[in-house]
Amino acid sequence: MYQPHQLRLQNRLLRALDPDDYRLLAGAFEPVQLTLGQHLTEANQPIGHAYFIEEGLVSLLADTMRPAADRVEIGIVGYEGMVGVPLLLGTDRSPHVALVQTEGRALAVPAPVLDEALGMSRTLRGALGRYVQSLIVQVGQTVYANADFNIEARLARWIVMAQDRLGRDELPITHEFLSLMLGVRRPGVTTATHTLEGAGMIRAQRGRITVLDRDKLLALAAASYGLAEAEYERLLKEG
Amino acid sequence: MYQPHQLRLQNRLLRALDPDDYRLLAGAFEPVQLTLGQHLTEANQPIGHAYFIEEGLVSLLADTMRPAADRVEIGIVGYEGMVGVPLLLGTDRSPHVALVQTEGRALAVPAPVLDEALGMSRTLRGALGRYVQSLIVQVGQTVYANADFNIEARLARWIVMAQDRLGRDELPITHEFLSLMLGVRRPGVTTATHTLEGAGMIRAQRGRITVLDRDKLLALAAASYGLAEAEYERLLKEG
DNA sequence: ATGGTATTGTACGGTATCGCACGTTATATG
DNA sequence: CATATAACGTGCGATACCGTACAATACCAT
Repeated sequence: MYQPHQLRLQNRLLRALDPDDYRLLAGAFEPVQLTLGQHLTEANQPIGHAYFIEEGLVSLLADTMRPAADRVEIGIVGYEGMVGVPLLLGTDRSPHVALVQTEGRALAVPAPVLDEALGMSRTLRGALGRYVQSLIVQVGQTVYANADFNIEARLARWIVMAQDRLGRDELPITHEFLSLMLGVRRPGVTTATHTLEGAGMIRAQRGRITVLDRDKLLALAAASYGLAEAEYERLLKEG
Repeated sequence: MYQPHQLRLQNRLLRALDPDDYRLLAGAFEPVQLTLGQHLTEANQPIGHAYFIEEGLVSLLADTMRPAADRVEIGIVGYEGMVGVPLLLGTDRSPHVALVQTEGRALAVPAPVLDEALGMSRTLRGALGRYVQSLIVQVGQTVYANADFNIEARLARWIVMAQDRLGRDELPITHEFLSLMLGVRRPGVTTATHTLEGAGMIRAQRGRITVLDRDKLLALAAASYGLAEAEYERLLKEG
């Protein structure tokens, strides 16, 4: 059995749990590696585990029941969150896909264990429910970003969000993937990347983007960034 | 006290509740009128009541902490749903605004009553949680629609969604408002409206759009419509 | 070292949508 | 009935982004 001390974990949700609530889950932790391209959940298939991310980056994609290529990213999850939100909401599946963007680690909790724990603890429901709330805000901000901001601003937003959720400055990501994330052409990402690099915001290498000047990125992303993140921090403290 | 029989209500969530769960809420119902332009909830202000919509249409807007005009619609709610989702998720506020688009009626439930009822009933948590899930999918589809579909398709999507949630063919809505909903210029709505009218899909009058041929609208909206609605129906039956 | 493959760079015509400005028409108000 | 006002219609140059195509480069595997 793997039952690490709560405060040795990276996952911010687990760290913030009431110790009693933590114990309800910790006994069932299954540490798993997250490998690039892995699907943690499939569209409309039973979700067997919730995944509390310890390290790495996971994209939530709308499946859209269409040719593969026009899936769009609706949210991202890192060590601040979890995958498997439908399990918190009384169902075992959703039409979304959870795709590992950057390899890492997670603690998996079997759905029945989570379910029982939720039934026993109001505070656990609150803590994880508030995470759902922050995720809704994040998806809402993505709607806003796609409606009112150009590619460069959205790229800046994505980079900063990924930096937050990955906890480091080096983001392993290709233009191809970014074009999917942002819902734009791949060459559009290339030129936008050049602009950001020319402005000293990032350094771009093959398959990697490194944040050089976060403040400048924030200025470019402007109001497309920040609201969801502020809401997350507020909600985490509310517990 | 106003405590109507469950099956005399319009609201689909309330109708689908387990009768025991219904009773937990029904004693506290406060019938309210929804008037055009009214804010049911304000950004970052305490949410005093949940509103189960009986009639009318409510838009959820991302507040975006910016000049008034660039708020964007992230979701809509009619008699199939409720306003006040954060109350289900362990918090009393959110950075979104709930704006009445079409006048109607709702049953308001004080937050403390809802909270207590949720604490007492796992099935109630499940039923309302599944609505949250359907709302997440709806917002996700809005991301997808804005990313991959032109104004005409998005207009068709919005019209059909509004028709669903209002339960009638006549939609009282101005181009000005639609431009806000779709995140586009107001004249862009005007010309798109003409296209749809020319194709016999709708009839447009001042401040009113009437659905004439829903099937054609569905064909135009294509994959931007349907996923969230299918998910809603699936989840409602799961209870 | 070499060839193959994934990734990135560049180009170019086409178009959806924008921003802005100003008519025009319908409905409400006195 | 007259007038105001809200809503809708139209025009036009600008531009961000698209679709497509292809070239160049970095990395990987044999």
